[in-house]
Amino acid sequence: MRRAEASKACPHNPAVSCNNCRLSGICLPLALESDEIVKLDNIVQRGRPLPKSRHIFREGDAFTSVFAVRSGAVKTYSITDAGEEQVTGFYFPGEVVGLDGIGQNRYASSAVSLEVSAICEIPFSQIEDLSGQLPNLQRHFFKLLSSEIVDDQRHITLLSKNTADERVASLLVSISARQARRKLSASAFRLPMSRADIASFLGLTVETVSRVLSRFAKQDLIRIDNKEISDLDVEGLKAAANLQP
Amino acid sequence: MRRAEASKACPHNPAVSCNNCRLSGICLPLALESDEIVKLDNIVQRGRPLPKSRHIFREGDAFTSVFAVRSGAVKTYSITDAGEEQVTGFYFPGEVVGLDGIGQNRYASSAVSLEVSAICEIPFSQIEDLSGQLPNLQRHFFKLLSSEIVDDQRHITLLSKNTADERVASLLVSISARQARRKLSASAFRLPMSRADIASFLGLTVETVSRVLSRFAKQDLIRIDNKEISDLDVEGLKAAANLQP
DNA sequence: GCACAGGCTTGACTCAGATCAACCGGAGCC
DNA sequence: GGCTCCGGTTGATCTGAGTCAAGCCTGTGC
Repeated sequence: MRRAEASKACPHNPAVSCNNCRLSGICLPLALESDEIVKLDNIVQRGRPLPKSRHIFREGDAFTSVFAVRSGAVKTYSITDAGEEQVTGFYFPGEVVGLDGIGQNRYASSAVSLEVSAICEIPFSQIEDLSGQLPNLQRHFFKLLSSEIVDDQRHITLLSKNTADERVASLLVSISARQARRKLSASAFRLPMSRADIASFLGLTVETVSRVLSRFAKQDLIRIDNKEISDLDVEGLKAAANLQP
Repeated sequence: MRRAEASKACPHNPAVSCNNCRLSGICLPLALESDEIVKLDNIVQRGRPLPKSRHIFREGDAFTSVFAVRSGAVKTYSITDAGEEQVTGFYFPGEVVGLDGIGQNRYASSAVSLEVSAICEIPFSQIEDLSGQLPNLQRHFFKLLSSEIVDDQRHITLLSKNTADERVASLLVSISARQARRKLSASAFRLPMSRADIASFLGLTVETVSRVLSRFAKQDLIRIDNKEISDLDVEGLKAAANLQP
C-alpha cells in the first residue's frame, strides 16, 4: 500500500494520469472506482508548469472549468468595493479552486500561482455530464462544495472571534496539517505566500503578522528564516490557537 | 404574470405544493420545468408551522436533509472551541439551510427558528437520485452550493476589512434587498433576530451594534422601534456600507 | 559587484471598538 | 398592581491591533 503510493509518479510531470498521480488519494479521484477514474481522466486537461504569479482565472471571467492544484500553491483573492485585495484562500496540491464560479457562471474571485505550479483543468460542463452518469462523482462534487462552505464558515468564526495570535497560529496549524495529509513534514515547510497575503487572509496588517511570527519564534513555537518555517510545535500552536488537540 | 404570482397560495399553508408556492420563483423550483417541479414536489416534506426558538437540526447531527424556509426566519450558528456561539447566517423565505452537512455527513452548524416559521424538508438522498435524472436540478444544486460559498466569502471580506458602521449598514442593505426580492417592502421590516445575534454575525459586541443603530437613526438613515425598522434609506446605507450602488 | 526596489521587521503612538457598569422598559408571573 | 428578568441602550474607561515611521534584508537587474 505504502509502496504503491510511493511508486506513483511525481505530480510535476504533466504526462501522469489521475490513476497514477500521487495525489489520487486526496484529490478528485478520491471517491471513484478505477474504471470511473479513467472516465474522469479523459476530461482532465493537464497544463505545462505555470510560472510564479500567473493568473489561472480572474474575477468576472466567464466560468468554464474548475482547477486542481497538482504541485506548487495558489491563492485566491477578490477586490473589495474599496479597491483593496482580499485574499480568500490558499490552495495546495490536491485542492480544487474555481468552485465559486458555478453560481453566477463567472468566477467570483481571481486565482494566482504563488510559486511554479502544475494545474489540472477540468471543464465543468463535462463534470456535469459525467456526474449524471457516475453517482459517486456527483456525490463527491457535492461534498467538495459543501466542504468549502464549512471551511469558509470556520474562517468566518476565526475572523469574528479570535485574536491576532490565534489567527496566525490557526493558519500555521492548518498548513502543517495539509502538509501531513500529503505525507510531507508537518513541522518544516516553506510558506509560499507573502506576509501581506497572510495579513489579508487573516484580517490583520503586515506589521501585526510580522510581530506575531517573531513572538512565536521567541516562544520556540516555530523557527523562522524568512519564508522557511521549521521546528514547528504543533501542540503548542494548537494551544495558542485555542483549538482542541 | 404579476397576477399569477399574487394568486399563489400563502407560504404559511402547509398544504401548498411547490408549483403553487409563492416562493417558486426564488426557491428550489427556480430552474425547473413544470413537470420537473412535480417530481421535486413529491419528495418535499412540508412541516406544521414551527414555533419560535426550535431547532431544525443541531451541529453534529447525522445529515439527512436540506431545509427550505417557507415562512418566518432562521439563524444558523456553531459553537466555537472557546464555547461561544458564532452566528453564521440568517435565512429568509426561499432560502435553503443545511448545505454544510453534505461534506461530512453531519451538520456543521445548528439551525433555529427566530420566529414562527414553516420549513420544507427535502431528503438529500432523494435529491441526489433525482439530480441524476434531472440535469436542471443537479445544476441548480451545484449553483446553490456555489452561491453559498460566494456569500460566505463576501462575509469574510466584510469581517476582515470593514468598520462596525459598514458591517451594520451592509446587513441592513442585505436584508432590505432580500425583502425586495420577495416583493415586500425594502424600507420597512421587522428584524427577527436579537441584537446579540446581529453582533455575533458581524463580529462585534451588542453594545457596538446598539450604538451604531442609534447613530444611524440620528442620521435619518433608519427609524427604529425596538425590532421594527422603517424609513430605511437604501442609498444612504449603501454609501455608509461603502458599497457600489 | 553594486544599486535599487520591494518585502519584512521593529518601535512609538493612536484609536476603534471592547469591556465594565449603570440604567431603562416591556413581557411574563404571582 | 407590583416584581423580576431579560434584552436593549448609554456612558466612561481600557486595550489590542492599526497607523506612521524608520531601518534592514534579500533578491534582481544592470
